[in-house]
Amino acid sequence: MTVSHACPALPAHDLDAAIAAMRSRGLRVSSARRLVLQALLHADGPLSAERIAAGVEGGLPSDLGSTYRNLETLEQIGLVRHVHLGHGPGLYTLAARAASEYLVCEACDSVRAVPPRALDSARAAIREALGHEASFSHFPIVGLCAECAGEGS
Amino acid sequence: MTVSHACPALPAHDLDAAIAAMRSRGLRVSSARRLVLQALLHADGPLSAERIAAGVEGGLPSDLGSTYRNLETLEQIGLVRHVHLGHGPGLYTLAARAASEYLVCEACDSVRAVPPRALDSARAAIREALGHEASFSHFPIVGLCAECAGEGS
DNA sequence: GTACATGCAAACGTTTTGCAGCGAA
DNA sequence: TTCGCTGCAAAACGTTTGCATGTAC
Repeated sequence: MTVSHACPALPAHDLDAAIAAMRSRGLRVSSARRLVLQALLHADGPLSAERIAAGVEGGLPSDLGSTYRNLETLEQIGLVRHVHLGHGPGLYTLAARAASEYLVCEACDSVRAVPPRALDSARAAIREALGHEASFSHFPIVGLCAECAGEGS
Repeated sequence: MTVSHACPALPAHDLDAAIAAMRSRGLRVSSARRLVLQALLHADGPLSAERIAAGVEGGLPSDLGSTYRNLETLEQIGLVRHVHLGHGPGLYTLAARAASEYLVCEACDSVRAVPPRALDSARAAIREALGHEASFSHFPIVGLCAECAGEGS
């Protein structure tokens, strides 16, 4: 398996920055690609390819196959990432999104997005114990959320 | 999503114990189920349903659909668990397996199985920082293995 | 004998791919 | 004008399901 961030990240916080990043890599700026970026910019959480292909309100839908191809392309240049929060479809976000690591509760199915810094102490513990440099950006941390863990004890 | 260990675990270290556990739950002991258990007992790592259905050497193969049904049944009674180490098929192990949490390297694709205790300090760090009680048994911890992390710095 | 489990086959949801034509540069 | 990208369609992949038959109890 290969996980996001193949290239040095090209984070982009708005459409213009993202388009500039694409051009700098020699990629064409098509309307389908603009649609992908706009859907991700407007989203308040990770989106499936199907939702992205359906388009943001008012925008025309685009082909699902092309959407997958574009998401992969944008992931390769570091603009986009995808996560697997469960057994459903992969979910895509802009790589520049601040809260980009996820906690999933196996009791109540809640999903909590946290900024990477929140997990720095866990990363340090794993590094010390096993030498492994952990990133929680592709799979979530599954377990019991604060509420459900509290009830259990 | 629902993660393994739905019932209090019924760990089993050998075929007889597993069969006893099945009977105690009112499940029938068919040859297809024996095959699943034997494949998992002989395996030195997690196996895909396809590999399990193919049978251990010498054993007859069994139906893939039934194998999935049996794996689910055995997972429900706590005898089996499954993990997703990457984008491929789910991989199954006996729940009683000692090293049952996984570290995956995104650089060299290596997989390292560790005993749950090895991640206790990480669990503690996550509990303190976020109140979340983490279990790393369904998804691996992705990142850079000790070797690849060393090279990078 | 009676559930329950099996094998087979079809369908499912997600993702990938081949290809002819379109459109950004 | 060119080559990269698109839409469409088909297929691949892992997994689930329906149903008639077989078998553990």
